[in-house]
Amino acid sequence: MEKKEAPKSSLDALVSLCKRRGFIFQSSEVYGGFAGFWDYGPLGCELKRNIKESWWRFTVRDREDVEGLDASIIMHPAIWKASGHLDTFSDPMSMCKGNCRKLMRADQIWDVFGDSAIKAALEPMLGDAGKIATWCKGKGKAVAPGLYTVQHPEYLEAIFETLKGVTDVKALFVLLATPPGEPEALPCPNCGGVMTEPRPFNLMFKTVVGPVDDPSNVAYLRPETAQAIFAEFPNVMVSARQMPPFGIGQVGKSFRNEVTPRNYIFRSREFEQMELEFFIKPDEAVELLCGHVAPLTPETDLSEPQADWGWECWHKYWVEQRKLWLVRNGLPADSFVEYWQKPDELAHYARACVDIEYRFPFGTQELEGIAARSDFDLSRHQEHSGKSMEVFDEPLKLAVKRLSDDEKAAFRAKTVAAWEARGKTAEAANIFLDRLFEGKYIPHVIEPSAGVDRMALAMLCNAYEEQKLVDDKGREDVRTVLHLAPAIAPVKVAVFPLVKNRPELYALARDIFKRLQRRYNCFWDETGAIGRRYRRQDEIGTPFCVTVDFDTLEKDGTVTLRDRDTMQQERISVDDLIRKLDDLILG
RNA sequence: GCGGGUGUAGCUCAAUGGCAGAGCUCCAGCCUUCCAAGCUGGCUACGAGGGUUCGAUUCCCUUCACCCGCUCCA
Repeated sequence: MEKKEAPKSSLDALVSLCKRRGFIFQSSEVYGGFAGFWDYGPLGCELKRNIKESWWRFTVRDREDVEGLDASIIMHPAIWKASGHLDTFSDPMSMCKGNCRKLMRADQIWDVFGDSAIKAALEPMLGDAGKIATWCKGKGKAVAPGLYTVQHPEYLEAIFETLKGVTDVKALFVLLATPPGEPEALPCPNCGGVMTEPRPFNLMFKTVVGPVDDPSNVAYLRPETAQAIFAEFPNVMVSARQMPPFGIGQVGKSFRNEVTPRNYIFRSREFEQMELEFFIKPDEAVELLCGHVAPLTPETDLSEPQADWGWECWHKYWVEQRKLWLVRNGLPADSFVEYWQKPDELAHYARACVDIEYRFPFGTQELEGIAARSDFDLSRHQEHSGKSMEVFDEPLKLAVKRLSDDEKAAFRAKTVAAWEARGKTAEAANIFLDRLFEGKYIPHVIEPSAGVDRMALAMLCNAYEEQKLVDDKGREDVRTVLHLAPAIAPVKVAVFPLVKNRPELYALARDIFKRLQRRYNCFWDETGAIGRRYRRQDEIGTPFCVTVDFDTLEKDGTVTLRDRDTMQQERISVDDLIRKLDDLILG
């Protein structure tokens, strides 16, 4: 049997298979489709469900330090104010229609212009039409490639006289940027191109809560599941009797009004996330409790969480856990890359962020991210809601009590210095320390956040193979196989009667099917030749096919179990089959 | 949002200003003792709207969707 050396799927072949076999359909197809939305068919919804269940078991249920949550999709709009999602995108925005496509707040265009290379170039030339014309035909091509007079220097003649009289750099810029006959427009300060009319721009979907369609009733569909976890942090911690380090996991839909949904289900407007917010003690608390914070080195044993771990160990731990999950679910370690964001790429609140990127056919793209977000989110919610997000840690208070005044002063001095080195104020550090010495702190958070849909896509891409086979008679044939991990495969086992026109054989196969069906998602197929039935299952990734034949009926009751990947068969009793499947599916 | 391309059956693709065709799939039947066998029969399509025309799947316009490139991705 040839092994999978064949080039990875072109996405087209996979898209076609997914539609033909009922994995994924375009939303609202009978009405011409609806960009950015997808429907999962009979097999697709099983696949997605399996991915989510595997994540949930691994992240929540198999652990004692993670709790689950299923929060509402529409929440108090103040949540998005606190998180910063609302401010960033609620202002009118203009986009450059020229080369650079920059998107910026309409009221800030002139501010940006004030610092721009274009302004610096134009200002000294004010009133000198000849110089300006020369610039447009020369250096301007590099500085302002989108400027109308740079692209159409012949127009300079028509405005040559006007140019002489312009004494204001903004007016000059507008004149050079405006095509003849067009109304004067604000040009792009970055490239000189024409900007779109300012439009309200919000990547959150808006809706109205209550029957009255009034701006005061506006609410938003959540653009991420994380904020609900932060908002419910105190409730979950208290009701579940947890203390940091512990996490809250959630799987659910999120919505983003993406500018360009593309690459099949990779970026859609409605999508599903699997997010864990893992709350940890600040490093300072760990140090007070343990006397030190474990350093993260290549030798650090990350298999079991330890009390002396600081955020670095915890962050790395979750990176490793996530990779372990990916590999267990069928994505080989060499199919994805781990990208550690550089310090200048990090959001201001993040201390570290790792993207796990999968090699999709359309490029290497983010599959999930594991961010160390400090106490940013909980602090913001404490600030905006007025409700405490602090944890009271009695052992910490006792540990502080045991310190002498000198030791406390030394700890304070060391901490203040460390905070100042990170660009924070001594005042902030002292406020934090005052609370910490009382045993109180806002937890920090490690956030592994994965997209269900892109996970499904990665697993499908990885699983897809077109195998060239040659049969006994030398005939060539192509076998399409999805090598999905058994735990992820939509159908676990298919049951066939070898022939359907022998009533006893048929009835026995039905019995076996019914028995298996109580445990797994099974498939019954009695039509067509047996080989065709195997191939149908190969194409949807069913790991096992069970055929009931005359030996089952007349000899020992064993069935044949056929393996999807090797196409090999073995005879096995139904009880052994169940044991084997339990083992493969439950891990 | 811009530029280029594409929309015909479940899938992959033809042809055509005048009855829209194939292969595969699917369904029914016959046959069938393990890898897409064979035979017979069957279902199913011109993305949507408007215009030109005696007549439009074909030409034109608009729109929707998809693909490629730019852009965006808090």
